[in-house]
Amino acid sequence: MKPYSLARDIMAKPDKAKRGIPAKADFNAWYPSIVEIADLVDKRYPIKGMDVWKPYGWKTMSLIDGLTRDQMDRTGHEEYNFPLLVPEDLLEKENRLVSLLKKSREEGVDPSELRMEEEDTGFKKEVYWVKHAGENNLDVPMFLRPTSETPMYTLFSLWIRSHSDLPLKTFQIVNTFRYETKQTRSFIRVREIHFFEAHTAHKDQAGADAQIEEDAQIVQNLLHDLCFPAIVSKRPVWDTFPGAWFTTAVDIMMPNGRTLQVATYHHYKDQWARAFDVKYEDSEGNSQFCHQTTFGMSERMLGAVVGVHGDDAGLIFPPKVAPIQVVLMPIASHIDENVIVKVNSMAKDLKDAGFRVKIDDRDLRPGAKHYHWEIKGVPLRLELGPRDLAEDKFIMSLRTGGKEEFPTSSLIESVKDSLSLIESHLRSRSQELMDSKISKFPGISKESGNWQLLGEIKDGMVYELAFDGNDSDAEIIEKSTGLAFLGDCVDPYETPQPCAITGRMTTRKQYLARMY
RNA sequence: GGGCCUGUGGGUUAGUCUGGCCUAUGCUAGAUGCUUUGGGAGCAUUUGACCCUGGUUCGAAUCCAGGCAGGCCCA
Repeated sequence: MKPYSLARDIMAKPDKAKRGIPAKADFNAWYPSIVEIADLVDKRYPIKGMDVWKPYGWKTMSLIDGLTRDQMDRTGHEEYNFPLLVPEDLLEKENRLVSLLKKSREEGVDPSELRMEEEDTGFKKEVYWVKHAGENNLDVPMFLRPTSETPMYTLFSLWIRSHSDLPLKTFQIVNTFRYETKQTRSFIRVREIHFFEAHTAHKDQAGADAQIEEDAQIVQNLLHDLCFPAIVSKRPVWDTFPGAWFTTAVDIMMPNGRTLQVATYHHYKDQWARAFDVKYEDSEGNSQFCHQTTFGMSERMLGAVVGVHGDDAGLIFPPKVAPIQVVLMPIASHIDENVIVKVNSMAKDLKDAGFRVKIDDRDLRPGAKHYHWEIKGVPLRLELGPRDLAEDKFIMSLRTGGKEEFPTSSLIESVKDSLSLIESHLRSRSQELMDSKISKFPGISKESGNWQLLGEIKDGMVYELAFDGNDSDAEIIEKSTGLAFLGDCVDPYETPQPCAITGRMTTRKQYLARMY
């Protein structure tokens, strides 16, 4: 009898206390739980990697998209919406381009400097096909876009005729499809991807160069709004997007020490333009190929927001993308009917001032409401009861910690200040997280013909090193650490350091990480 | 590509090995009523499940086969 009831107490209480949220220290369990408990998605749709967006998750994603649209608007991009289906023959064009580039690259490089294994390029293996319609087989099969270079550039070649059509700056926010065979995770690895892609065409390389700079700035603006730092790297050649001259990627540090690629921008030079015949007539009447760029981001940005900022009590949304920024909780409103009147008028003032606000007048204990909105990551919780009414004040709790009283006369300013305080809390926390997960590479040396690491490679850490080797040197390091190169950091060393393999002095800073 | 594991109310879980004590257990969530409201209140009543299709058997949540769905590991 006794042991039984004891066991039940032990099992029941911690669960109840946290509503079944695993500790964040157990990130691999915490993440999938919290996305469902906080009601961002429903994973029960019976196709792997295709979650249902619930209103709270979709609203957050829409707010992130809104920030992106603001940036697009600021930089003169226009929004398009291309069809989901692409005819097979366009893929052939892309494949020809990719194999051509691969061939020329291999011809220009000493084969001993190349890595042994080369992944299959292109998207052939991971596209969904539409091969029949009704009872009939289609003459030309179609696939669901995995990204939109091919459909868009087909039209670009029709739209662009003269130099006055340039630059052409386009973007769209659409769903794309990739047949992932690996384990899927909400927002991080999915088969139907909520995708942002900007595609631009320019007169010359300088125009495309400038676009890449602009993309880099846009990403920094978004990272600032979302309150986390990132590692920005020029990807190694073997990890460059097919058809790109170079690829720059933005990686976020997740709490388990794996990095999440949330954005990429590619400089295509005129390589795609040649494959898709994207040309214009310059002012001298000569036909020229355009130089193109693309810039992609996805719902992974939301995955990073969830993963980086949340804690044991639930999500923490950065104020700029929180669907609800302030929740107002009337206390003991049955005792004094003026409570709800005052709460309503405060909510109206806040709304008029542009805040996203919700009144929680459910018939629940205040404690239950606090816990509920903590799980949902609402930045500010505001309480007002009969006592406050008498003293003309209210109580505000910050999701990042702390509870304070303010006079009602300073409502707008105190909410505004508290939201920006939360932003700075989140920024410093996420910076600390990233710093704590990066460590110096222990070094590697050749002992009697075998490469030996000079120190332990810990699970869940990212390693920084100076590296100036070639593909096969990189492969040695990747094989012995089990980690992957993120590429040349855009923020190199100020003074040259010896390369981990060749010993040559270099300012090239690189990171080794386990990537999602 | 190769291998392994799992499928029980909305979630979670017992039962499966060893077929019958199952009219399927607990927690949580939901509904209704009373009550209650400054950090997860209480009581009462109550809704709700054995993935699908076959097979074995007097009898299947339990054993077998296939399907579907999900998860994990290795290349």
